Amino acid sequence: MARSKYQPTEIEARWQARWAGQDAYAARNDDPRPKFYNLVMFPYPSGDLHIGHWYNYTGADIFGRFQRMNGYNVMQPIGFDAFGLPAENAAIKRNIQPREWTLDNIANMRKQLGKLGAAWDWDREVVTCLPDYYRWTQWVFLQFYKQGLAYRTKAPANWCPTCNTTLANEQVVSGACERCGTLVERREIDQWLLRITRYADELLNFEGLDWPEKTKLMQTNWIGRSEGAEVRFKAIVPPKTQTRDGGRRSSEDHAETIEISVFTTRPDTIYGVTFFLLAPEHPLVEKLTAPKQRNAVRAYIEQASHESEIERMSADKARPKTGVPLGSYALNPVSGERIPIWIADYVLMGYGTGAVMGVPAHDQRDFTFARAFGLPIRLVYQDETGSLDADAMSEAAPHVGHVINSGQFNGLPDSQATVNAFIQYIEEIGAGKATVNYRLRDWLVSRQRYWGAPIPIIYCPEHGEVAVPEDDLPVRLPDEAEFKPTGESPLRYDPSFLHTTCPICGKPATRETDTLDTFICSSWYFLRYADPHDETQAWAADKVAKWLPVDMYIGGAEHAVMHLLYARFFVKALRDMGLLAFEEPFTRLYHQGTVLGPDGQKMSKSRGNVIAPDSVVSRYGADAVRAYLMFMGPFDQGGPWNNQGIEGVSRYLNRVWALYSDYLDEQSSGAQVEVAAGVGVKRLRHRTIARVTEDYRNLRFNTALAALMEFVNGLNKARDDDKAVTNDPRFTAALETLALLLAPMAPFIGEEMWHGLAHADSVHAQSWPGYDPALTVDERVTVVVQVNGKLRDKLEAAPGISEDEARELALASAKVQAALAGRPVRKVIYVPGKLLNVVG
RNA sequence: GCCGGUGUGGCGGAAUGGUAUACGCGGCGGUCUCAAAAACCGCUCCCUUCACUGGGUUGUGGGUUCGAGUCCCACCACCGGCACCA
Repeated sequence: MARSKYQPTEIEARWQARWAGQDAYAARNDDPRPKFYNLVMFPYPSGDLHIGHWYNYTGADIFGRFQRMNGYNVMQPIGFDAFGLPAENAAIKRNIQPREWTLDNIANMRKQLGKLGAAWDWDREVVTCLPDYYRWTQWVFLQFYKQGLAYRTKAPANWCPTCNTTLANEQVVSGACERCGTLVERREIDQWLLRITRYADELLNFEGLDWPEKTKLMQTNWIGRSEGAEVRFKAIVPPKTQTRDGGRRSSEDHAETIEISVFTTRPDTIYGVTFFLLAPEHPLVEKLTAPKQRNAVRAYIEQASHESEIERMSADKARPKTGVPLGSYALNPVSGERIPIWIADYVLMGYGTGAVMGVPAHDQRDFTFARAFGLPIRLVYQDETGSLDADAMSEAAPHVGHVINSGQFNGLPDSQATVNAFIQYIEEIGAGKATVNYRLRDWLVSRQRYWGAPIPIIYCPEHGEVAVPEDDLPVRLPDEAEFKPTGESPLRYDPSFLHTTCPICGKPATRETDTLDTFICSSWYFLRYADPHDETQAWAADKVAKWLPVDMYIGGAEHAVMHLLYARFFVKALRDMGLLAFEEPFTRLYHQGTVLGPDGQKMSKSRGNVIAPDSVVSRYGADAVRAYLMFMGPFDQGGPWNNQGIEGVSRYLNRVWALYSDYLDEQSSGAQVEVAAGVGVKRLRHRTIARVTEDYRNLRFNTALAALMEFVNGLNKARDDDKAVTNDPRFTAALETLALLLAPMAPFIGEEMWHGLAHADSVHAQSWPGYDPALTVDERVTVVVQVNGKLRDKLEAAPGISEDEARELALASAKVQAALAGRPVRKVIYVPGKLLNVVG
């Protein structure tokens, strides 16, 4: 009989239609089995599902299907993170409304997501740009507002003076506006922020989370907790007009002083302070600038306003330290010494207090700065040999020896106890206190843009800032907007949006026209999936309690810090409001790697190395594309796409099909009978189940497929060795197992085979196969014999061979004796059943 | 620059501190065929050798260990993030 041909397109279309009709993957709230919330990071609707989405979602779907077969009630939702900048760019470029563009893209991507063969629960779909979703985004914002976790203040934004508009960082190309090339500046404007810093300490705790170590480390470093002291320096305010002696002697005794706090992790070096630095944006700069320095200071501030923070933080030697003296002075609170005040761009307003005490001898950046401007360097630590010399140093000495030049503290060692002694003294003299500082800053959520969720706030001439009453939500985004280069949200030019009445007094008022950062939408979407159609509330407590927290969350490592930190913050804040009863949103987290182009480079249209999923799927089928993606390498590493690689995986599926269809042919002509070769088939089957189970559980899909390939190779070999084995029930069992093990990775061929092997129900509804550990080990083992760690011989033995037996056999070996060359055996190391190392 | 990660045959990669190179791709040889493709079988890290054998090899240089791709230190290269792309 002629072997039937593997036709993925036909098989896949057929099962696709069947599954859809049966609503096979809708998760039911009343299902008694244990729940498993299997989540992927939802896509931005850019218009096309790219191969990276396929990679992410295939791995997640395999895991979800695996868990379903392991007896879980799996919820695997999908949706779209649909607000954001690209829609506005498209609107301007193609003269199409963001809403229309986004909804068209979503319609297309729904189709593409369907082809993947993933077990999506479409009934739970969430689209963040629709009013029935963003209504609740606004509601969540109002809850934060009520708790004082949302507030409005001046905050910096990139500003293009030519386009009269704020710019996203992405729109700033090497300091200039991407559209017109004008140098971008930083401007302070009124914006909304969320007080994530209130949760800084709690966010450092990752207890109970099965997350990659590197992600926890990155978040920890991002939060950047450091202990130290806040120390108050007095600054002498220079006279407003220039006097002949610079305003110093005549007025200093009566001069006005103001206090400026610095944060330092090294209060123990306070006697070594030789200058005082302010960030160029520091609010006291103007007041502390002497008249003769005014022009230089203004010019420097202007220059610094064009620099990015990354540039400013750079400690690159090729980038010289810059700064300008204000012409005024500060007083060291411990020594009373007068030190000059400068502004320097390496001091950031967003970190600490925006002011730094300069200790050049023991801080590298301060050292470089002092050398650049000829400022004095004073050692307050000396090493044991007394070799440090302030004039001869080529770099700072951050940790060394013992304290000098510091009065009563001289002689103390470089230690935490010494730091504490200084803090205690600073507290005693009332100059400051021990404090904890975080690198983490509050989250700026205002966007001066149209395509986002409007911030539900009204400004009343009489009552000021007023929250929109919850019953009035959603504050609807107009369907259309005009994009003018005015620097303000297009909403400001839509009178029907802008003008409203005050909820308190009913008099005319205006709406906030900034919209919310899209990260807000993605900070709670996983809650909405639990209760997606609720028109009366953001979520029902019992439904969220049923499904949350997320059991497995798979998405890119590029979200390791911001999105994942924001979502954790949301859950903790909502918990404190009594709206959630759990601590952390994502119990287990996994980052898939990146799929690169065939040239090993990141895929991009300009490089012409983009692989379009639709075209490879129509050629090889979704099963082959899924399996190849997973076979490419470790799931968390990604790798380059290889056109020959997918050919190889496609050939494998053809071999699976050939094995299966030949078997069906041969079965029809033979009666079931056990033959000797069946024993090996049985062992191979058990070993394969063990390997694949372990691999799927740990998302090691590449080695799972390697095991499945070896399985098929082994079955073909067994059949070549003894044709009759196909009539052995153990061979039938092996083929059924093959269908079950393949089902998560290649759901269509798995289903087709399962049905072909005379089963009426879906392979995806079966229980995951078990195995007998005793049958997964070999009947004979190879014990490797080494001499001084080098391989010299191998012994074939029973698995339980003892050390004495192995040692005797090894020493009898001529190869071992030759390697020993007559030296006595000094030591023998034995790893049972595996290795014997003779040390001589 | 700072934070995090990665580096193994011609290529993608495998390897609880214990036989480095599983599995797949490519290449070479063969079977089948008038021929080719497909499919199937065999070989394939490097040097030495007709062969047996011996030696070498996991980015570079050191170290720990009976034994290191794996652990530690330094360096090099590449990738992700750096707060308004998402």
